[in-house]
Parts: sequence; C-alpha cells; structure tokens
Amino acid sequence: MPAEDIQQLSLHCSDCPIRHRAVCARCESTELDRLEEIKYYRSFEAGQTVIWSGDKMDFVASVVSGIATLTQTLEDGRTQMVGLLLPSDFVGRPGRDSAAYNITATTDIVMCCFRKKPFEELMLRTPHIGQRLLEMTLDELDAAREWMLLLGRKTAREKIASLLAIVARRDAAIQLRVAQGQLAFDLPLTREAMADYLGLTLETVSRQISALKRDGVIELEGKRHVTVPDFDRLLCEAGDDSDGGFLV
Amino acid sequence: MPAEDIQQLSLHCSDCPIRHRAVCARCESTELDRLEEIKYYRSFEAGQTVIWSGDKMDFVASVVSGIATLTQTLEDGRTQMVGLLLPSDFVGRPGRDSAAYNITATTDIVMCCFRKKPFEELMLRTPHIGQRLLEMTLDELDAAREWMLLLGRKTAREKIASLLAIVARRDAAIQLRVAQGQLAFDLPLTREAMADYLGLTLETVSRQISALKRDGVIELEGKRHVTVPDFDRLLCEAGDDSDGGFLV
DNA sequence: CGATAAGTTGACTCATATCAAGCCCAGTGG
DNA sequence: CCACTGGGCTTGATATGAGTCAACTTATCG
Repeated sequence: MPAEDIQQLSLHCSDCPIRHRAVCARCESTELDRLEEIKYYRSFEAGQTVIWSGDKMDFVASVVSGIATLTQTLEDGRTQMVGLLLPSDFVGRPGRDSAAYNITATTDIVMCCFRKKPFEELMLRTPHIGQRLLEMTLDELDAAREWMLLLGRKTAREKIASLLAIVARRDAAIQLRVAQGQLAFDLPLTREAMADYLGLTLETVSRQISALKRDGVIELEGKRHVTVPDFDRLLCEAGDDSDGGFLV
Repeated sequence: MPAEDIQQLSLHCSDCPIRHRAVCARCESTELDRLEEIKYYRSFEAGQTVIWSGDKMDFVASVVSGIATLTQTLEDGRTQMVGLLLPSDFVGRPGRDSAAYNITATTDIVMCCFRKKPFEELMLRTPHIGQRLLEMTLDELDAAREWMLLLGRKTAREKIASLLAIVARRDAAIQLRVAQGQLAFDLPLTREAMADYLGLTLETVSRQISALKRDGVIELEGKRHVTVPDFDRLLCEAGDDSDGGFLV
C-alpha cells in the first residue's frame, strides 16, 4: 500500500492495517478515540534516517507500513543492527527522552506517531496499552536472544540460512502464499544491511549466498528474489533444532 | 547473605533485600499483601539447573540473592548465554507455560516464586506490577541489544574488557566501594561461562585475560580476583564510546 | 553513454578455534 | 601424610573461517 494512500485512508484507527497487531491491538473503541486524538502520521523515504541515536525523541510510534532498522555503532564505524522494524512494531520507549539507536528507513515507510507526553499519560489510564506493550516487548526480547545465539555461535553459512528462513517465514505468514513447499520471496535488505544484521562483512554475505545457490539450497533470480525449493533443507542449514523459532 | 537467613528473614516483603528493585517495587502495602499470599521461596546450589528449556514452568520468580544464567544451545552443543540473572531480576514469562531457556545457578541462589496462574490474575488487577515488569523488560531489551553489538562486532579483547567493565560497574554500584579510582572485584563466572557469554572459546578468554594482565590493564590475584588500576583505560579497551552503558 | 551504487569474485592475511599438554589447588581416601 | 583425582585454568602449535583489499560485473539513472 503506497504511503500516500495510508495517510489518507487511515484517518480512522478502525481502518488501520495494523489495528490488531500494534500497541493499540487491545484497545476498545473509546480507548481508540483517545489515541486518535493524539496521533499523527509521518512518512520517510527509503534510505532516510528517522532519528539518530542520542537525539531528542519526543514521540513514540508504530510502523504502519514499510521496513526500518535499528542500529548501534562503535566510534570507529563498526555497526550492528539490533532490530528490524516491521509493520505493527513499536518504536521508542515511554519514559526515555532521547533515542537509544539509529533508526533508518530501508523502504519507504509510514509511521503512526504519538507525542510522548500525552501517550505516557494515556498509558497510565489505559491498562490495555501497557499490557500490549509488555507483550510486544517480551516478544522482542525473545527475538533479541535468539539473535544473540546466532551472533555468538553460528557460522557465516548458518547465519545466512537463518536470515533467509526468517524472511521466508514472515513472508509466508503475511502473504499466505503457502505454495506447496516451494517458497519464494524478495530480500528486503541490501547485502550490506544483511551483513550488519548478521555480524559479517558484505563480502562474506555475498560469498555465502553464492555458496547456498551453488549447493542448490536456494535459487536466485536477480539479486534479491529468492526461491527455496526445500524449506526443511534450509532450516537444516540454519542449524536450529527442527522448529527454530516462531512465526513473526 | 546466606540462603538460610533469607528464607527466614524475608517472610515479610517489607524486609526483603530486593524490595525496591524487583517486580514488586512499585506495589503499595495492600498489594504487597496479595503477593505475600502467593509467594514461596526456593533455593538452588551453585551448579544446579533451575529449569531446562522446554520444560513445563508453572511459576515466575524474582532472584533474591545469588547469580544465575540464561542459556540457549544448538543441538551440537554450542551454547550461548543470553542473560545473566542478578538479584531483583525477574524469571519467566506471564502467559507462557514452558521455559524458553536453560536456567542454571552459578552461585547458591534464592528465588522468590509465584505460581504463574495466580500471579497473572494478580497482574490484571494490579497495574503497578505490570508497569514495573514493562520497565524491567525494556531495560533487559536494551541490555540484550548492547550485547548484540558486542557479539557481532567486538574483538575478543574488547569483549573481555567490556565484560570486566560491566562486572566492575555493577560491583561498584552495589558495594559502594568507590575506592578512589581503584576498583577491585571477584569474577562471578568461570572462564567457560565467560566464553559462553561472549561467544568465544574458553581458551581465547584465558589468553585475552592474560594479555590484559600483561599489558597492565588489570591485575589478578588468584584466578578470580581482579583489580583495575585505571577504569578509563579499561573502558577504552572495551571500545565503547566514553560512557558505554549505564549502571546495572 | 558515463557515472554511481550494488553485488561478485579472487588472492591473501589474520584472529580466533581447535587440539593437545601441562599446571595449580582443593578434596578424598588409603 | 601422601598419592591420586578432577576441575578450573593456562599455554603452545597448528588449522581454518572470515576479514581485508582490490578488481571486476551489473543494473540503474541522469
């Protein structure tokens, strides 16, 4: 859905595409009305920085559409992605007034923003928001810990396979394109972004993708479009135990 | 404080050593009474496993004293620590009935447990608990992300220095032993546990500690007692920007 | 058409893992 | 009291996976 459309269409929360997954998921209609009063939309183009780590941040937000990344850096420029923000994910932390990470749009994105102060007040009066935020935060913590295992202990090949498996899963869940065993999807990240996600260099990412292709684990069409002939094979390459995680 | 003492002394929450930092931190005395009704203590000896990943877990808990670790493993035995549980930290997840990680006591520990079901019900009626838990979970998420940067992008030497800095900071905060610039503390982890924390092998941990000692960044007395003559030097070795984090 | 960004591939280096030997020290039992 | 044992740790020699540097290909866009 193009950014302009969303900004027009979603004036009402009830029509919002992320209505049942975002922080507001549990709100009843009167609660939604309160949120409606303090919300506003912002969009960013692919490549734009939403906010720099350390900058003052006087809002919190939900990603409505598009993808953004959360990154941390060391002074010498080494950077590590610490989160991938997908539609319905929450940005910012109530009770903190500067950004802890760099946030960058990797595709065009639309965010549903709330000024922090009113949002915090609303949260105190509206347990449903806090409850949902707790749930989402616990999920993110689990995801972060899964990622720690990947970063600390997996080989480059396993890292790539894990990333592909996660993207494939998410795509399958969203698009419901459960074409019998044969999955296909587009990578939403550049090789460099993948490297930052996986704690590798972009050259290693490129080599391992080539290797997986050479070994028939995946097929490539162009640089970004991936087909997975045998998902179990991919999972096996990822090194996880059978299930490996859960749908995102 | 020895385990037996705590189990005797802390019959009343008001005397509890973690009263102001744990999930119950914001509770008022009537709320505390409710918690009091459903709580019970359990202790574990150093080395004991508290629970295995995947096992049924019908309680949640706060660590009262001692240290435990959260670890994940791959089938072939590679293991990664994903969390360090210190006094006041919370264990378990409301709304989930099996453990997601292995929990192991690295020292003797005492935990203040709540049966999950009553705790969940209490949480719905007592916003203060949910609020505090959200706050704590957000802190843990930040810590996990800090750790992702370490795992993905830091060198072995920087990883060791970072770990030492964190332990030193925590110790200084707790013990208030702000002996002018000169910090000293005991490592609460074996070389192997450090390796699992840092995504290294135990040999590399050992070598890097020796190297830091040789270079005068730290001094060792025995295997576990560390003295840091110049904390800024250590921070510099850790590769973080000046502040590097926050007190834990 | 250049020009630029994304991606691939090769040659070489280097940090960390791996394998192996041995030290230190506390605890145990003869 | 001493030999023995085992866990925690250190150190050395060697192997290897991933990083680095550099050249080249593709695709896209003015």
